[in-house]
Amino acid sequence: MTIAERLTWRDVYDTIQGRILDATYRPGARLPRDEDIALDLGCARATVQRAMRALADEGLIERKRKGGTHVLRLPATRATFHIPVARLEVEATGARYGYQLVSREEADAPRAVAAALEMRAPARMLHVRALHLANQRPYLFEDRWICVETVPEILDVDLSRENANEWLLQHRPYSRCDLRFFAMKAAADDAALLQAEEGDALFGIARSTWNGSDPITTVTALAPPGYEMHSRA
Amino acid sequence: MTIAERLTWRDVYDTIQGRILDATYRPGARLPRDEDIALDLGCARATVQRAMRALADEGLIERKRKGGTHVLRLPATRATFHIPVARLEVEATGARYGYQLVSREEADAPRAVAAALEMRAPARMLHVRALHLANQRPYLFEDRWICVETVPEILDVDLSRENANEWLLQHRPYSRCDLRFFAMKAAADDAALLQAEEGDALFGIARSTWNGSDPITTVTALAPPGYEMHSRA
DNA sequence: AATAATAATATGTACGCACATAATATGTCA
DNA sequence: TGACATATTATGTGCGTACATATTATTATT
Repeated sequence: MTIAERLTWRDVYDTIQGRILDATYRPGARLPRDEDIALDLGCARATVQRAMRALADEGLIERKRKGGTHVLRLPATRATFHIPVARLEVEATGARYGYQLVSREEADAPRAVAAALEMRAPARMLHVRALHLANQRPYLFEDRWICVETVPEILDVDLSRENANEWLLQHRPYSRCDLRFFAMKAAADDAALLQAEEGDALFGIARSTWNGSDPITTVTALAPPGYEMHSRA
Repeated sequence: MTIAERLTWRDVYDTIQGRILDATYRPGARLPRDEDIALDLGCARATVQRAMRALADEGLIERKRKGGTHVLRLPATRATFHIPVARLEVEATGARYGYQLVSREEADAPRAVAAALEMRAPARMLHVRALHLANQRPYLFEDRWICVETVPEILDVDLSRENANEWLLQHRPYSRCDLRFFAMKAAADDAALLQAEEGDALFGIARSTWNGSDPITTVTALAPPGYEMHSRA
């Protein structure tokens, strides 16, 4: 005699996902009400709700109050990228991490920087350029502007020894982050720092962060040819 | 006299996030048990659990059974990118979308393609190259290999009229997706198709999809100079 | 026939309880 | 002291209920 096992929300998730993948529920189709699925599978509505929310988060289905649940017609590929701290990324490959400050100076924010941080008035900032190295070779070159008004302590940090990115992450958590990936031809000075050729195709990552509406920092990082950004889902 | 309002999990979320942002809970610090937070704020443990899971999903905290909840030391930037269907992306900008088949032929999978799809034996595939246009101008050039064994119907689709990407999404949902972003120097033929200069820095997106362990397709898309990939969180 | 008020309905959320699970801490024994 | 079994504990999950909320469908009104 079989014991009645309880279904976990994961079981329900797999069942529904399976029905979408094998086209029992086709793109655009409406799924039964949570309550009916619960009755059908033999579990509580809350369990179905948990599974459905996960499926919705992953972009497979769309839910609307009263409107019901539908399979998305064009499941937008939704990829989550983990932008690692350079040091950890390097160390994960087994290489020796190195850091080198290239320049550091206080200056007023250029228009482009102010725009990237959505600042009204131009403000006093700290401009830092630095190289991250893997086994002595350039791994990432970052050009960073830090808002002195939001993070005054940064002026007292010895950025020739400490990496601005990690210092900020540990001392100034952010509530919002804008991210941009792009490709760029290497200018002469970028190429020199990255030991690449002028005109090489570089991978660029631009990031701006805020705490509430206070701008923290904006940084553009360039990687030498061959760099790739991965994600698997 | 004030009415006792019920807290929503979102309220709890905001409270805890606030405490992390204002350093009440510092990086690495251990948070109180869910039950104590619930008692403290005046709600059910389930409500705290819901908020905590959201915070954990967003990469702010880490939870371990018995180990408790900790603020992450280095909050890895976690960005979710929506890789849109080219047509929708173009139409969203208000431009007219166009599609043009460049080539289509059956062939055995080259080693690199078989590797990208983690296939053991080389298999028969359909090789399709096509251009996505915005206002008649090249927007994205895709070079795609489709596994005929997994998707035999693709041979009967008129790919000069229908876009392979959208057809596949609508008829072959995938359960797994590998994604790669990179920068590349434009070769002569790529440049010609994209109306760019040879040597220009192109943004590349490579994607492979499977249903279960069955390979569906692998595609490399190249965008002309200026293309950017965005995300905001 | 168009518009506004109203009812109906599927999903979303809060709560309290019981129990499952995975770590960690503790204790036992060699 | 070290290895292994055992207890402890914080998070994770399932259930049933009640109610909230957002939309859609219906009806009443002009």
